[in-house]
Amino acid sequence: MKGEQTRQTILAEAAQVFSVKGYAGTSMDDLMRATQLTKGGIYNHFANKDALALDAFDFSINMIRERFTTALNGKTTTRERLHAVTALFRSLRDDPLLEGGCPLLNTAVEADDTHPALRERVQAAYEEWRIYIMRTITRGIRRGEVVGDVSPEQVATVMMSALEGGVMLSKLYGDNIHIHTVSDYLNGYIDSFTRSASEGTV
Amino acid sequence: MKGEQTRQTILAEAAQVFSVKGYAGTSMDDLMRATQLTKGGIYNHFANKDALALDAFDFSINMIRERFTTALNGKTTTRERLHAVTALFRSLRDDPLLEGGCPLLNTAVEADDTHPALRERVQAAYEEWRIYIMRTITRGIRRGEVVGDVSPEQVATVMMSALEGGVMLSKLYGDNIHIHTVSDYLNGYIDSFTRSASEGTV
Amino acid sequence: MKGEQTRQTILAEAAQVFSVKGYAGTSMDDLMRATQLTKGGIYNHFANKDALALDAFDFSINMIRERFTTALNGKTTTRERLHAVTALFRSLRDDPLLEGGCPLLNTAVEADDTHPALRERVQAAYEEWRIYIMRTITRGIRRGEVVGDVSPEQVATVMMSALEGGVMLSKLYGDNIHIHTVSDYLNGYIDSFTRSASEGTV
Amino acid sequence: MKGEQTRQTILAEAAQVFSVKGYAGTSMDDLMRATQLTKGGIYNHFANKDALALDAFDFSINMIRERFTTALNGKTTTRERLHAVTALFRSLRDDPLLEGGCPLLNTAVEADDTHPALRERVQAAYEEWRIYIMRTITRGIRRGEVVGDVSPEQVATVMMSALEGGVMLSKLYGDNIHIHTVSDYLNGYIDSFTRSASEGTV
DNA sequence: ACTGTCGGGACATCCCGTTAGT
DNA sequence: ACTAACGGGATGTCCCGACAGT
Repeated sequence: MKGEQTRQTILAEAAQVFSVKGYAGTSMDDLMRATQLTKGGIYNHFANKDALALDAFDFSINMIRERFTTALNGKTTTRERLHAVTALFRSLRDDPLLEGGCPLLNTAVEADDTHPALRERVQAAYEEWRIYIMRTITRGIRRGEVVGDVSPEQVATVMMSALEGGVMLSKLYGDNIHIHTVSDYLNGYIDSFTRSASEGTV
Repeated sequence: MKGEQTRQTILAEAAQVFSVKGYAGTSMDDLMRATQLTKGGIYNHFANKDALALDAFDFSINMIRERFTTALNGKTTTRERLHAVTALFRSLRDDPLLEGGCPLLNTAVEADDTHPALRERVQAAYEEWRIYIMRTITRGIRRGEVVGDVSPEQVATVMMSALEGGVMLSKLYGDNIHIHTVSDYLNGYIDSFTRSASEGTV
Repeated sequence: MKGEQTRQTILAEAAQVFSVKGYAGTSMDDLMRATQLTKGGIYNHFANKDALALDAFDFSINMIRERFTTALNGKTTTRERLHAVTALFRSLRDDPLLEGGCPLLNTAVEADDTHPALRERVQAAYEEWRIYIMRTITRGIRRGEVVGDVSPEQVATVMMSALEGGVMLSKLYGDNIHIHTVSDYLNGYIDSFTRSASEGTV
Repeated sequence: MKGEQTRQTILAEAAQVFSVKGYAGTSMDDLMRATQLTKGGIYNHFANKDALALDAFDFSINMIRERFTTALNGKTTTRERLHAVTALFRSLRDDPLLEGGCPLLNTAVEADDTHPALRERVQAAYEEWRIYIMRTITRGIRRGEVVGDVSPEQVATVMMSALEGGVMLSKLYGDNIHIHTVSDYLNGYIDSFTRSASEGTV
């Protein structure tokens, strides 16, 4: 059982280092330093650097997913749930899980041309968010919480694009105002096509 | 004179390679292959990989700036100019200058934590776009082309965030639909607070 | 434990190579050949060529110091001890520990302008010899074994200068006659101000 | 004629750089910087780095020889001439021609095992000094200026050894006291077997 | 399960010398 | 006579992974 604990420690530390230095920019030496282990200790749990990178990516995504799940607790209306998405990205900068920024964005940018396996995982992770947003809206339409002619695909794409872009700008400038601005704007956008809880259903 | 030509070739090729593989992921060997030169030939023009990276970044930005300047030709109204911005990002994916995607986004993500000099240049480049958008709106307000209560800062941040995010998604999925969706959405957003050319001024 | 053994082998071989080719003239490839190790094997024990150079210098000095300590065994009078010094330098050419000559002289000449850390160590090593000679004479004066007006500083400087110069000439000419001539001359010089053992004390 | 002037400039600068950094430690780039020429400019006058090294060594020796010849002007007695030798080495540190120390010593130490052509030239240069000292003494004996049983070989070896050793110590410690001490001592030694000018001949 | 040790290849950079051009 | 540009090899260092030992 000692092994599984070590494995988790390695993943947690590696996720941090990868998020800051990128996959190509991180050496096994960096990971040795971060984990306080020697190379053998790491290679005992992961076949090679690449396998570790994949698992560390999953570890990062799970961290974010957990926070989101917690935040979603008790949120039932369409508006609340979509607001939870913008709040998630906002919180990811106000109280970061990973020092290096959003692992989705980072990995997407680095791996899209160079690392097919990683790229696949990033796509899957994005798909998960997109589907969540689209389903929420479809469900909102069904429940009459969405007004007007709204395309789930469009909302999902616009929200994810703006949020990731906002995260990037805030990271780059070292100023959270950008993600706040984007988040506020999107909340207004969301409100424009959803009923508030108090309005009730038709 | 021969030298300057070689230098430009190196920059053009290096810009492509860097855009695809990233700075850390690109080796001098990659650059030798791309430029058809040997180490001596490259190092004769650039002190080291880092200096080359900085100049190649500038080269990339200049390419984009040129396309934008051309696209802007004859555009006078606020709406036209802002549409030109969304059209620029759309065209950057429909007809890419760099195989690896937007150099601003790529470099921002890779360099923010690891390469201060590069980070500074990315910030300056983003600032240039942000200021252009903000000035366009301020000028639009002055000229009565902008209706309602619009914050130049907010518009700039929302546009840039959404566009960069859309570029990233389209790159990741290998499908330009995302940047098109974002671009279309933003055009609607722009139209919501600008007068069309036919409406004339108040 | 295996590691320490390897480390000592590297030092012993490196000391030889450095003594022959100098620090700047020795490549890591030379050291690989001499140690029968690969780069990884060497760099596991030394951070870089410089650190290895410093440790190899210490290794060389220790070899000489050991021989001197052995030669000094049982030597009690001032004259005997000073003769042991000249005999040491003589033996260093008749039966060399290092193929490339005296590491003190070699390193002093190469490192004085170019390698502060190494220069410091050479100074410290020379200081050790100088102090030994000066203390021997001071003690000899106290014990009445030294006659006439003798300056410990002067004797030390003259002996060390002449001996190192003699070593250099013998090395250059490939003929030990020079260090022998110097050694013989210095022995006469030493005898001129010290009592022989048989003369007893005053 | 422009060429010859350039050639001399190169030699003068190269002599300085070599004296400080050694032959192995000096790169063509160092020499380009020192001479303010490009590689072609240097290679126009010297076939390769090695040929330049040889000529630069000769240049250095000639500088010293010139100073010695000047100093010798008017010196006729044995004692005066031998004192001129010690004074030469003393002046070489008090008012150095080469920043890096005595080129004879430096080159002897670096080149003895690694550069046969250079070693040969150093030997020849040393031989010149040794022969001068020996001839001076032989002549002194013939002229009755030398008293007692003196071996020209021994005096030459002792003087050269002590002087070179003294130069090295002073260079290493950055303190001219050592060469002064050696020089003073040797002057006393010289006086012990030569008549002063005022004593006249027998 | 983890450390210590090492092989061998890759990397950025430096280096010497050559050639075209002026 | 000298510069600019370049080839190609060497250099010090880093890096991934393997394996013996415990």
